[in-house]
Amino acid sequence: MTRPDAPPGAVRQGSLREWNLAVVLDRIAAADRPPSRAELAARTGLTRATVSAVVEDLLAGKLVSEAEPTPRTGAGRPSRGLVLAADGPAGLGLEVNVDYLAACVVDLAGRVRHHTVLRADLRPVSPAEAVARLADLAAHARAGAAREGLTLAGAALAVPGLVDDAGLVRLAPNLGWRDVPVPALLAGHPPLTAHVDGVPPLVVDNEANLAALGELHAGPAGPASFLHVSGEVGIGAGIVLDGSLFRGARGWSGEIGHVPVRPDGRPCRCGARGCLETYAGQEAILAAAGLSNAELPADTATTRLAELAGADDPAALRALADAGTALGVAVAGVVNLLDLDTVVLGGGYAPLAPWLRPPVLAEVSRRVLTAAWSPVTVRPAALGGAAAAVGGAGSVVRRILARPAGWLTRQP
Amino acid sequence: MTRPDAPPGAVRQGSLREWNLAVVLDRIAAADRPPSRAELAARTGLTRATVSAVVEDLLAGKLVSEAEPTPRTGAGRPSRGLVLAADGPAGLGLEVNVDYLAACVVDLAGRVRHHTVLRADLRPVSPAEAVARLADLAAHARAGAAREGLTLAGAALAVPGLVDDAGLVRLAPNLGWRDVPVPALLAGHPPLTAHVDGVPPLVVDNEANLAALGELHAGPAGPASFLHVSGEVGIGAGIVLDGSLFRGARGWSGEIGHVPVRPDGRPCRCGARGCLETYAGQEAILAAAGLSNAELPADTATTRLAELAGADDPAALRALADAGTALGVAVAGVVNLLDLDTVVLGGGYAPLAPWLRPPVLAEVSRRVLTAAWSPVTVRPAALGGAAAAVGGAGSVVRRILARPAGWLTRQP
DNA sequence: CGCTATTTGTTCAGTGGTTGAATTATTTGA
DNA sequence: TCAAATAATTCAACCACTGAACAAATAGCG
Repeated sequence: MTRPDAPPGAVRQGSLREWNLAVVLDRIAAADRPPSRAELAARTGLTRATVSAVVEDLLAGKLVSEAEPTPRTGAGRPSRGLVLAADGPAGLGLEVNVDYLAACVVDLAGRVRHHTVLRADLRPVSPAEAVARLADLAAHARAGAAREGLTLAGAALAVPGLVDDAGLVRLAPNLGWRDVPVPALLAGHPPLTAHVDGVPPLVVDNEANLAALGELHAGPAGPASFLHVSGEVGIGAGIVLDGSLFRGARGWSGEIGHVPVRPDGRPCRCGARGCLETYAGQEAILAAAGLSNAELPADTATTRLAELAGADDPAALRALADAGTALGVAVAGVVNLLDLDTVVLGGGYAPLAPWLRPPVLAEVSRRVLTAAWSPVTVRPAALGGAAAAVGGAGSVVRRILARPAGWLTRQP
Repeated sequence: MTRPDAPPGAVRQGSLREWNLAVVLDRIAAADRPPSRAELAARTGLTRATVSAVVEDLLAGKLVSEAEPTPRTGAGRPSRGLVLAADGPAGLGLEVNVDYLAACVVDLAGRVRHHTVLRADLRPVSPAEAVARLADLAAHARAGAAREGLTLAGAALAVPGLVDDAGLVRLAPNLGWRDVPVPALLAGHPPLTAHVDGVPPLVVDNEANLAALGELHAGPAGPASFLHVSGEVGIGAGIVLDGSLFRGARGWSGEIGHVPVRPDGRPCRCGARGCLETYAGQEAILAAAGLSNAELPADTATTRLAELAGADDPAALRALADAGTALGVAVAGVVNLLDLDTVVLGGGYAPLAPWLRPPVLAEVSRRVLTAAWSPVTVRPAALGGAAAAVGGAGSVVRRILARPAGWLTRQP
């Protein structure tokens, strides 16, 4: 969100146009039906003349296009509706997870135009090999995008672990990665594009963060504040405040898996005791339900668990209730602290939501002070598997929408 | 931070100047010695011509003034340093708490120019009576400000409870207030000023929030992210992210007192079990230390406790260690989630920090995943009692610094 | 079918605010 | 005393927005 070049805060002459490009584009994106220039003028407070000029720039840069003429609506010259371009820039989303690789392409309007998931157990595979396979998948997606007339403007890679600013994966415990320099490993493979607007062509980010972003644009429109809890082998949370992802001082926010829920409870891999992960992590739930997880890939096991619960298996129900309670305790703490109105159960939790939701809700309404005034919504994620890939791709286009001038100036 | 008038996002011609006023003023405020116009130009990226014009506006509006000529530094025409005006607008900070009332005046530069604390047990007093006494204190502060040539630009009132946007105190349990319309009660008393820039003359806010803001500008300069924990009868937290206060979706963030630390533990007033407040609230600590708190005002009791601990009284030490551990568990959860690098112990915790800090630090370093890479600082608050009043007054001037145009246009 | 009312989108002179270069102001050092 | 150096101001040029007039395209009505 900062501008790398130009002294921060400096407002030159051209900043005005830069800003208004973003404002107008944002209104086009947020509208429920293609707005005319006149409507945009009314909504933004700019004059029609200015809007026309701004729109001309956006049309020239292939960020928006004119919609098909709509059926007559009344007297007067008919308006020409404006929509986000379906053949403009697009974002590439990539994901490495424990048991799959994924790639997808999302266009400016947020539509998923290409999506590939490759199931494979990545734990025994070296980081270099995993990245190489990912590059293949990316090349495939790239070709798909080209066939649809889309230009890839950047890529985001989701990894289940801690990532630093430079894209170095500091620690991804469930993949067994430590200090893996992903961008460097990708350097040998066909590059994406040059830097756009100071952002490198590939951004590496935490899987939970990007999944939360995916939820943001799959869910109801408009800025929202919510907590997206992603239950995989570890538990990650993405925090969306007022429509934008909160990353923390160093970009390592969201480690809800190690929030203490029972300070003297079960020992955790991290060295502490009573972390949420030891009560509501996939391994813990499966073990409590009597499913030894070593034999099955994680997602198969989750499906199996949902089946058992659906058949009213007592052990499964018990395991889910306990996990839900632990999760509810942690979530209640978060909501008390951040005053969020929505909690989304994502990742591995999504298919288990029917059983997890009631205990989570119970803890939250018991423990959240403000729940009496305004209730907290707990709902399953709208996006299915590989939400992080979609969210990552979405974050690329979101960046362009937020600062179209940066993209326009890169155009030949 | 939103603009009530004008369609949101619209950028008119004058916004440029408006913005640059803020940029230049911000640089003057942030500089460590009075910067010249030329320096400002270099740092902002604007031309000297523009800076001169902007500075002229700021001088005319009494927001900045020219510093005394400094001793010669080298060849060339000597520069005239610019400083924030010492006789411009100022903020009035007010605080109602369980055992005191406070008022203070903070000038643009952040200096406390007036400060009064009135000790009194406010619990048996009706809200209307409490507000009346507060109005007296405010009038006194107002006169003090006038004597120093300051103009009050607005006021902020800190209350230990939940406050809504309109200034209605929904619930202040320790004062025994419920649905108290403070601005309406103050209406009979001499008003402050008219609305400035769409903000009402008196803003009511949570005590913990404002105390955190006080810490923000008393602490090291520059944007920071930290958690300010304020241990009074209840426990409140102010969350500062990147130099600005995080208020949550409805403005009710920071209820750390009801974060669960022992889900099946002691019953809490709020109806739940195991809330932090029941382990690290003032009543809990004093009871554990063998001080029956009913007899003493809270702050006297805290002083007494510090004395006992200083004399190595075993019960006191034990009580503080336990409270610190509970606090550490809650704080560890927060830090895991938000990735903050600093935790400030404020309010009633500040004098107890020597004993609370070690157990808090121990829990945090045990339980925070990223503590290994970058340690978390735990320190006592820099500001003493009535920090919230100072923070509130500071928030008023901060608002002016952030949007000077709003103030300038209100000038006669 | 032609006329008017109506709404959209464009054109154009006017204006506010920034730019960049030239100019003036004020000091140090040779 | 004069050149060098740095600070601040002045001024024509320019960019982007404004407001009003104008052109374009349609519906409704006689």
